[in-house]
Amino acid sequence: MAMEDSNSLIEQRRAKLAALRARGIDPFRNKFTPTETCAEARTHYAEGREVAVAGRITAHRDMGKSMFLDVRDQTGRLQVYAQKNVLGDELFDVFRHLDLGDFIGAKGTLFTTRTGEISIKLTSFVILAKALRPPPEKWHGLADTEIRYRQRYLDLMSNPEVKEVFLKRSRIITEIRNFLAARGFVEVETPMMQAIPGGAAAKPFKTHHNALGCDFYLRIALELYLKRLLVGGIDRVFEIGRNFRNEGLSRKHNPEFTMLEAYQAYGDYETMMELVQSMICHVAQQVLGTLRIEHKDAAGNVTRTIDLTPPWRRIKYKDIVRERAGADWFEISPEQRRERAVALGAEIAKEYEDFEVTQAVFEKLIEPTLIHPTFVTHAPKELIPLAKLSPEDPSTVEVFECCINGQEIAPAYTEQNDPIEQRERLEHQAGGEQQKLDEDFLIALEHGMPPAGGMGMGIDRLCMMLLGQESIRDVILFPQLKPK
RNA sequence: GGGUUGGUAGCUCAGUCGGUAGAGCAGCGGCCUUUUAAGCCGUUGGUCCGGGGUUCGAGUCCCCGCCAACCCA
Repeated sequence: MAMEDSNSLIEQRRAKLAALRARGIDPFRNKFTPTETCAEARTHYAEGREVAVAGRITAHRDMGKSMFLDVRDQTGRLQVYAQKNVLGDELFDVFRHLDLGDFIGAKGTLFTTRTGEISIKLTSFVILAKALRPPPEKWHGLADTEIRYRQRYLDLMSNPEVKEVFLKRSRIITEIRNFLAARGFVEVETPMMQAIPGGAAAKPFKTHHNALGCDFYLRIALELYLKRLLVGGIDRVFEIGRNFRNEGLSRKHNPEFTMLEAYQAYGDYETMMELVQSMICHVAQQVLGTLRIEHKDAAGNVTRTIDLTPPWRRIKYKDIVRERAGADWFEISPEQRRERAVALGAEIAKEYEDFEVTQAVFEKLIEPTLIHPTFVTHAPKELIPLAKLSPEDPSTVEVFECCINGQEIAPAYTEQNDPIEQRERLEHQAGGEQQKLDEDFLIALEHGMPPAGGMGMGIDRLCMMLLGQESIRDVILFPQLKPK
């Protein structure tokens, strides 16, 4: 923001800053070491115990010759009580002119007020950082969605429930790592800049490398590099990282989003089913302490309850389609399927192939209804070119889509490891535009990749499900917005 | 890309039929040494998102644009 962006409040604070300096006070101290956090001071309460805490001033109640301040750090709030006869006239005057948003370090002794609140009786304080701009309003918090997203720090400082979401997101990812590490998975990092973006059907972002004199694409999936590592002998491997897809933005889509992919040699899609179920239950139990997830509306009424208690429902793709679209769905003619899909309310584009008509029915009419965890297995082979055919029904592949909260959360396959088969499937990949083949990936397969199960999981959507957020922007700290 | 809603003080929001721009919080000044959305008294603060148009007169009506949220594609 430009320097000339100013108003009377900012000017007043700048004047206060100058006044502090004129009194020989440094309003931006290099260091102050608290003895503990606000929460710790509260937990380890003992009347008269000396403590030093640091944090941001979030409220003040001026009583004349004494004054209450709320100081907040990451762990919570602690009330500070200052008295004129303790600090002396001059320091008390400085204290009285502190602003909401300023950081201070406060030393004093713990006591409990008449109303029962644990507080610090101040003996001394230092200003650690002067805030030159006013914080958002204290009671309503920050409501303007645009400011909340563009200046997330304001959202975090004034809306505690928003901060809670992001602290929990961090713990979710930590628990995913703990779970996978306990099972012997190795975490790796693979290229985000790729000459040929593969592993999914999505439009990539393009960038240019000056020294190499060539274009690269930002990755759209992790898959093909992780499989190279299976070839290389890392039998249990995973990566948590950002994917980039140059497509529309919505409540469910951000151009960059976080993906977990994990591969296990000598496993298959059923191995991954157990992995996904156990992992999500582990995370929910560790972070939320429950397997029953409640989503609430703005008024606090429960709008949806998701029950993660295992075992999760398993159903074949064809069976769930038959449930919704008619038992004879796969017996009628493609033209009839098309007509019925439209009658059921699915949007069917002219150029759709037959399997895409069925997929549209699945995506529009079935997936949104899958609130409790459901493994939809054995999708038609045309949909997924990187999976192995099912021996019992070779028109389908050994895959599942794990749907929770009406969204795809985690797809998984028995991974294709036949290089000749793989080449053919990629060459005939569904979706129209022929993407360039990643020849190096196919060469890697020709060196031999062990049979393996693989899974991907949209971390943002997982967080939405677990944390009861209806928009992906509310689980991404800095969602993509158009520059102003 | 299409539709709907919104953009007014630092923040949260009112603003009637087109007729001098409002409140609460925050700020500033005063009173108050256990308050906690502290209280009481006084008070400052506006490019009404931007640009055109209609009109004697536009925050308000019309057109174009920008940004955001939601819905649809």
